[in-house]
Amino acid sequence: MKQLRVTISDVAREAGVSKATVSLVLNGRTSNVAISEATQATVKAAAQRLGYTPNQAARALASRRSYSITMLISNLDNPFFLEIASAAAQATTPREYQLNLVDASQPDAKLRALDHLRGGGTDGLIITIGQDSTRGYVLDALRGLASQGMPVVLLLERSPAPTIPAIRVDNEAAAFQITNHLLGLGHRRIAFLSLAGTEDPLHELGTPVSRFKGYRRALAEAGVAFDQSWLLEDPNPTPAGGSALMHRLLDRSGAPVTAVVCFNDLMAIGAISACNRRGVQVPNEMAVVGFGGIDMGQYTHPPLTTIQHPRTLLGQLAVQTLFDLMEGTPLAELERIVPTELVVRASCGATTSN
Amino acid sequence: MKQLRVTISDVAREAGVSKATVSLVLNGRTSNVAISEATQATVKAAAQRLGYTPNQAARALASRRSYSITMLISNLDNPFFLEIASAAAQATTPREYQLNLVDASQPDAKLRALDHLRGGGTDGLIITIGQDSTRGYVLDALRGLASQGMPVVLLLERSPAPTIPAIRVDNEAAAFQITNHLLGLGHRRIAFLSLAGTEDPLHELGTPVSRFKGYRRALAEAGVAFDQSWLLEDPNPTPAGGSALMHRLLDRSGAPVTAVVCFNDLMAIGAISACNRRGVQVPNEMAVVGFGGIDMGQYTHPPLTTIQHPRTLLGQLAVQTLFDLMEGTPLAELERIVPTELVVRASCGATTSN
DNA sequence: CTGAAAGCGCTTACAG
DNA sequence: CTGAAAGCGCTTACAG
Repeated sequence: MKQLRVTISDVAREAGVSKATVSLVLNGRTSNVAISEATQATVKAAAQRLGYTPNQAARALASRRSYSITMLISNLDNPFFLEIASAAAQATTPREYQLNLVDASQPDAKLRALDHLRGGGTDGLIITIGQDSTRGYVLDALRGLASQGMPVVLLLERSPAPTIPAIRVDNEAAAFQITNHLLGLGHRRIAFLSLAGTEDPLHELGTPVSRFKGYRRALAEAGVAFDQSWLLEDPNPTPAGGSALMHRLLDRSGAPVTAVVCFNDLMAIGAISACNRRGVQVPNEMAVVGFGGIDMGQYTHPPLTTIQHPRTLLGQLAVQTLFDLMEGTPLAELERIVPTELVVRASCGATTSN
Repeated sequence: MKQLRVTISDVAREAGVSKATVSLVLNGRTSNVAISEATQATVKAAAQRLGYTPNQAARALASRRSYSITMLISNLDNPFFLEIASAAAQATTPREYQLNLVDASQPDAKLRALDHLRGGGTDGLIITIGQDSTRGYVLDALRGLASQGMPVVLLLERSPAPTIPAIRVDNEAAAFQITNHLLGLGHRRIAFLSLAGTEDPLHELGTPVSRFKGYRRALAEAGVAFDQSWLLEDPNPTPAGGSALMHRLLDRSGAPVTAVVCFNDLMAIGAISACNRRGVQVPNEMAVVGFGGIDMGQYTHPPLTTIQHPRTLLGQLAVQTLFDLMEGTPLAELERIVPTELVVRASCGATTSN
């Protein structure tokens, strides 16, 4: 079925030079090694004529680099991570590397990806899988890899080991800011729609906990006593999850909540949708805010107030940091914290238009 | 920086057997070759003790398989493609393969991915890059690959060559169906919000053209004369694109359109958002429908009527077909057309709730 | 300015 | 039931 593949030997023969020369020319190592223009042209022409494509495996085995990096993503269905991945892909293209995205929603896939790195199948790993990366067997595996000098960068979680740099945001401060914004608008009964396990001590370094803490601190500083019934949790950080929680909230009798801080934009979109379906006016009867700043937040009704994450910067920094690690450049800092921004749209009630 | 890697020789020495035996045991080739239980246990224990991970490049070079497949995606920001990719990832995990997603939004990245396949860096390719795959240099490259027996499956476009199977839907029929649905609700002035280049003969086999044709046919069969001003085009199949087109439509004076068929759900979401912002009631003053059936369509206000694509099936079939190709199984058919379904929600006006 | 040779770490017939 | 050996197709010092 397959044709005879054309190898570097074929090109060498065709061009009348050695394999070494072909390799040097085709890899552009001609500045340090100096090969005549004529020879270069001959080699390139021969390669072109034969339709030569280097065998990746052979190249990787000999050079000990795969010329690919991998980004592990917790869930391909979450646009927030993919908007960052898109930026990372843009940042990778100018280098002669390929960025591979791998879905980590299944445990098998996570472990396989780590083995892939250990086996040299990829030269570096950007991990964007949420709090799974900061506990359990994944954490153990990560520490093991890092101690062997494998380049691993963590995105959007805290650094779990002194050899694993992290690019992240200050979730506590951001949650404080957006909750404070709601308090400033006069809200006093503010719920927090979160991911299941927010109060689990096991997750104490995770994103949901940090956001919850910031929310709690804002309430406290405003002199508002937190009511345990204000924390609602769903296992899915999705519109479906947010919608379910909002329905639960609206079903409740008793002193009504007037605003909700959602764990992320997707949950906020679900929450807004639930209000719309039940005829609850957003923001007048219920203010809703999210986290992330995904594009879709501009198109909800009303548009979503959120904590905008610098997605392009996050993607670029992750790639940049990974290459620094791969090249052995000393890291300026273990954790790089990038700034977020409160973007006020109509869903919080601070503005009527937009 | 890197430690000495443990190789198969180390394991062989540790276990007191040959490299061949280690390879056989670790790859589970023990049924055909018969190796004693005792030896197997010894080998496995040794590998475990040493923390052995096979070198991917060496394995690939010797076995001529990379144990990875690649899915090229036109744009990581489009949830429609990623929901399918997610299904493809699920379908790949049970096999001992890794599915790599590659962003093809940049031309360089497309070509690089094709070279990667040619160079054996991946064993097969699922292409989901829209009409780019059915014309121009990409098409030439695809044909070249296919003629060399490289496994390539096209997703959601027509098969561009007799050796490249396609998994797709009947866009013409689906567009006919949804347009007909609007006609049945009494609409007579129905616009089509599309991608730039819909009428370009170069794209004649592409998805936008097929959908446009189905829309035209529905109008014709209902005795409605198409008005050229009803075709509006934007280069971006995004909420921003759909929003821009809806604003353009609403800015127009003259006999108003009462419904729009959008090229995809994202554009429809943008269109609905534009209506909401301008106080135009959806669906009463403007009915809006989309294509695709992305999750987000359930959370717009009002929820989106659309042509649901069987995303799980599409992902599974793409993976299945690719493995068939890789294993040399004869294909039942060059094009596999999977059924779509009209999902009626509130944005078309056929139902008030939901 | 370019070539010959070793070697990367596996898998795969082939023996026995 | 298991081992010795060739070979996959490159890159990389090392010579000259």
